[in-house]
Amino acid sequence: MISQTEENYLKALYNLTYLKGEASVNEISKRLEIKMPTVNSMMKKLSEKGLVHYESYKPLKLTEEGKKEAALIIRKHRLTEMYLVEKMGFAWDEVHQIAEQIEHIHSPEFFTKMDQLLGYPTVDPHGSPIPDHNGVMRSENYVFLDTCEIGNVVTLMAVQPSSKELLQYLNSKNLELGTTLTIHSIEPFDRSITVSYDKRSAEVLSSKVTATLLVRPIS
Amino acid sequence: MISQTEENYLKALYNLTYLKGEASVNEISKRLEIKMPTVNSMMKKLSEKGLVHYESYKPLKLTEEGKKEAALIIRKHRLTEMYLVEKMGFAWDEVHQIAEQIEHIHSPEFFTKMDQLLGYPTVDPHGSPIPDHNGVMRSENYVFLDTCEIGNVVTLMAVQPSSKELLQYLNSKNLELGTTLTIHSIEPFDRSITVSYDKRSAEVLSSKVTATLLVRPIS
DNA sequence: CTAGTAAGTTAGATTAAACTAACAAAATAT
DNA sequence: ATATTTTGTTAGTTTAATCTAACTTACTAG
Repeated sequence: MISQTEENYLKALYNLTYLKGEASVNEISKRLEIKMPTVNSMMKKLSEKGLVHYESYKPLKLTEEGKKEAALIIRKHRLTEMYLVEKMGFAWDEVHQIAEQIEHIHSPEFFTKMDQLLGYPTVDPHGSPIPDHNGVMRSENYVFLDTCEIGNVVTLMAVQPSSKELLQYLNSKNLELGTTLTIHSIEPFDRSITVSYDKRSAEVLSSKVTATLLVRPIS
Repeated sequence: MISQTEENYLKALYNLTYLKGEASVNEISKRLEIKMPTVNSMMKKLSEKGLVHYESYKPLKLTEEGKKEAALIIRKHRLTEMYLVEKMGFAWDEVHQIAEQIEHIHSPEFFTKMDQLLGYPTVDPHGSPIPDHNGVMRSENYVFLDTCEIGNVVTLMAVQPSSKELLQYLNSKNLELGTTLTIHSIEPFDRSITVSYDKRSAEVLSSKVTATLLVRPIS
């Protein structure tokens, strides 16, 4: 049995690791606003339960089982958001807090019914994909940046696979998750692309980089 | 702030005291399947919070504030049951467990929306009244037995006001909450009535008694 | 009316989830 | 390359909610 508290840690870890495959105690601590020692001991506990790979002073990772559990919680969250918007008439920005609570309800039937009434949606009201009932995220709507075309406007959603070096590179360019990019040109020779975002009007990204950036097309 | 656990105790106490105005530690212990010492200390805690009247070795009562809080939880429970049946297509017997969980959601908007979508219902799918947003139970559907007519079939729902003597009397007659009565005759002189229930075919109840018995008419 | 049973209480232990203080390791910056 | 800062860990405390064991009060049946 996974407690509500444990579920929140798994979800935080899932979201933090979605980008780079691993996360730190400190990141979880900040995200959940819980002090580091508490996070530390919870990670050991989740490791005992086989949900997290924990080794002293090393980055945290979810096990396959942990990933599945986390994805199923996120599934419940996103289905709920979708239901609140589509069936109850809430605005997209009112639903998060409610879904944070309903995601912990234990009732397969309840969520199956929601899914059914919604016609088996694959994305939530914010465009995020909804994992299926096995915890598999069908991210059909995310594409690698190197498959986009001139004029496309896209939002950076994830980096996969990632490396420390790549993330440092992205940091140095002020490119972070959620940044919206406009594609201005694509160089046929090496497939490098020129994009603008925030206050930057002409950054060039090599194909080595664009092949790792998962984006959601806006137009 | 009232915790989920405290809410469960309040609700149990509300339901137990609905009949006779007070309840015992033992009754709550049995209903919640929690040992008596735990119940005892929780009652002291709720007393500190001004929600329960607690005195050693005396029966427990809810304060006015405690009653209101409890009624608001029951409101959330019953609205949820109604919503699950009416809007999501669940059967009346599948909704209790889900509502037990959703009743603890903190979101006035969520329940207001449900209420609105349901058209401001006053009873749940099992016929129990839904308290209003101030925690007031409009028990329009419960009537005192002395206002019923010959031929009516009714279910005993509550006793108000009650006394130890009255409850002992009811016990001696095997009359308990949930018992279904058929009214056979009413004596015009003293307004005593003759009823049948279970295996008893002609019990006479005085007007002093019938004026305290709240029943729900079935026919 | 008293003996026995049922109900209520007190005291102390346990577990989960949080905290602070203090120390250790790793990363960073001069 | 070393000093400083950031991150991670350990140890021990706290609070909420549960338990068992032991004792006390109240109720009940002869």
